Amino acid sequence: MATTIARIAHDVGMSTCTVSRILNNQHQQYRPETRDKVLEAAKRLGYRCNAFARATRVGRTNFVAMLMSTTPERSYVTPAFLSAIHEALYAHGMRLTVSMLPDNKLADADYVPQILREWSADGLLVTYDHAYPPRMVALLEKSLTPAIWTNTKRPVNCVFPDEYHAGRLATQHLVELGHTSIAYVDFAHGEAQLDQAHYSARDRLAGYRSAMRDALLAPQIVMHREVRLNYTERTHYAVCALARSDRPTALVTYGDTIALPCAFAAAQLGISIPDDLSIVTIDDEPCSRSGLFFTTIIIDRVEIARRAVEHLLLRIKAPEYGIPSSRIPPSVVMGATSSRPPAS
Amino acid sequence: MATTIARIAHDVGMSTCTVSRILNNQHQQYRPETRDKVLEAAKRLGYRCNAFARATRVGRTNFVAMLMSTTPERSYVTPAFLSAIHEALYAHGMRLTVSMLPDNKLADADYVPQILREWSADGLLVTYDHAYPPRMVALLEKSLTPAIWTNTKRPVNCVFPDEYHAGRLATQHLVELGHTSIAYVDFAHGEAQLDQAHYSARDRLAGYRSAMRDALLAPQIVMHREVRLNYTERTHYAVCALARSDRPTALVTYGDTIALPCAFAAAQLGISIPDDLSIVTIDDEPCSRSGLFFTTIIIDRVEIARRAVEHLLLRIKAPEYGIPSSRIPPSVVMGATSSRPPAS
DNA sequence: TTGAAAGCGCTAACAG
DNA sequence: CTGTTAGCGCTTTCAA
Repeated sequence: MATTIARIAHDVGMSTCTVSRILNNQHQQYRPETRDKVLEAAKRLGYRCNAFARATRVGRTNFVAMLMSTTPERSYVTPAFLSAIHEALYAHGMRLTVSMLPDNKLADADYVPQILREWSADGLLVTYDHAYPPRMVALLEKSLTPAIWTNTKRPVNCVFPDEYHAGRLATQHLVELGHTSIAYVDFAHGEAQLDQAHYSARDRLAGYRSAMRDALLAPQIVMHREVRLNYTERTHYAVCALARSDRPTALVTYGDTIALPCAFAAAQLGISIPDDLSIVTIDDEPCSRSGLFFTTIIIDRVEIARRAVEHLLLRIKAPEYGIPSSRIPPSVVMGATSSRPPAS
Repeated sequence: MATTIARIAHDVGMSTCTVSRILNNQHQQYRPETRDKVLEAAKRLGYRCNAFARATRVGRTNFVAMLMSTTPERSYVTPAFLSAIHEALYAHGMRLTVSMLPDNKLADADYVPQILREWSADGLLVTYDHAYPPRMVALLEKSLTPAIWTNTKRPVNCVFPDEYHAGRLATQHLVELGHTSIAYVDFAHGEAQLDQAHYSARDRLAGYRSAMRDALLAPQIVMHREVRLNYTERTHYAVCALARSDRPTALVTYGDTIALPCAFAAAQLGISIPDDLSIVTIDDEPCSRSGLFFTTIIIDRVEIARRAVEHLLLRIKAPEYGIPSSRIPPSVVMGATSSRPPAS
């Protein structure tokens, strides 16, 4: 049987409320001896506060639930993001719980996920990126638990990265280096399904387009029509694209999973990076897995996490108010994959 | 104010316990009309059971806490692993909470982490891989909350992959293909610090050694003495190792982060995979990021997760008993990076 | 400086 | 079939 406050009270011959107060750092009002006796007993008996009982009494759980999809593509949660969320919550004395909703069930008209059927968190951190059924938004709103969304574009109660700006930055960087033949490469999304994809697929491309327009350059888009390519295909197509004599001198890639096959293709073709070909990619951190340290436009997930928690705590305090969404700006990290275009 | 059971009871003119019973699926014993009235009112009022109040009453939280390090290297938690843990818990009506312990504080002789200062989970899933202070083990044991460790080798209450067997399997696969010059490559661990590293670094190597011995072949170890190499260095060294005329015809790599630079180096040198060089790697899933689909010895994290949860639930039921550890066997996935050695 | 008493929302004996 | 009553472990008025 776990040690309770009553046990301690009995042990030191005081009332439970005295013990409670002292254990909750209100010992200013007590005699030092009393205080010490209580503290000593608590330690000796290995007392651990029952967080759940306290929560019932106080009316707040001090838990925040992270809502994510069982499909990893729909819920982009990296260890770094998880860690940042945890840290931000911890700093406010709050705890994190994780809830994954099965995508297939979400479509059912009368399915209500566990986390919304009970009351077990003060707030919700929603990490559904895209392709979430409208029903879900409605369900969440009806649940009355304050929520903040991340990594998706919503006008209110949301924190998301400025992907458009990321696309622009990548392109501008290459323009400033003197490149005039810059292609945008995305093998992860089919061109025809762009509107069902995560908004970053559209916005990074749009940012590229706008920067090219500003520089009076012709855009070159390397994408496939229908399909998301698997990795073997990506290298294959990258080889095709780079084997041509009129190949671009620089690439903006949607992300590391595009940049890597491109770099690999370049290596196979004897094209040297960055001398013959520059690559700028957009991702969470500078990718160096292939041995190349890519010039990268950084999407700052840690900042997103911090901001989301900050907003959520505000909402928990005053659930009746919505909070205008935050757009997190990207930043540039110079790597070893971009330089001026080849002389000829 | 959230709807409570009392509110419903008042609404339908019944007692709270009737409502509670019906809501907890014990409605066999009630008149269908009563049942329907209660269910209807619950739905109408948007009733959500207060999980914390229930927990206080029942004496079980139905929460399991995952204990991890803030340093990602010390706590290998992939999204797939997280998801598998969640799923296994969910199947038993349990919820997951995440707790990260700051590594620097763990060394302090009288620091006790939040999760152990309160009582807020029925059990602990410890994902500390290696380099955890002995104090931590003691703390956990003292806390009386049943725990299961993962991905580390402990004699009891632990679930971990058979890394030795993984190293053997990788090597045997290449031996069976006819290779006689097989090197083991690990740029992620310095040879001199092997004993402080995660046990997989030692065991994969030992497995390789033992398989080579069985095949009467001479082992070739490509590792650095002191340091863990960064990715740029990895490619550099891979190039050095592969540029020699007496280079091996096959590599067993510690993981994808070694295999990728090796493949990249091979591409730069014009060495074709798998015709001139075979690579077998050991990792969670077949790596194909570079466009190559690697032959991989799979460490099944999902199975580890399942087993760990299973063991933990047993321990929660009977905390006084320890459970003998489980060793999870690896499996082979044939990819496109291994074939018979070149003819000459 | 301390304690009595009430009550958070829920469940579980026990009684009828 | 349904209700009464007690109580989980904690906090918080209010009174002394």
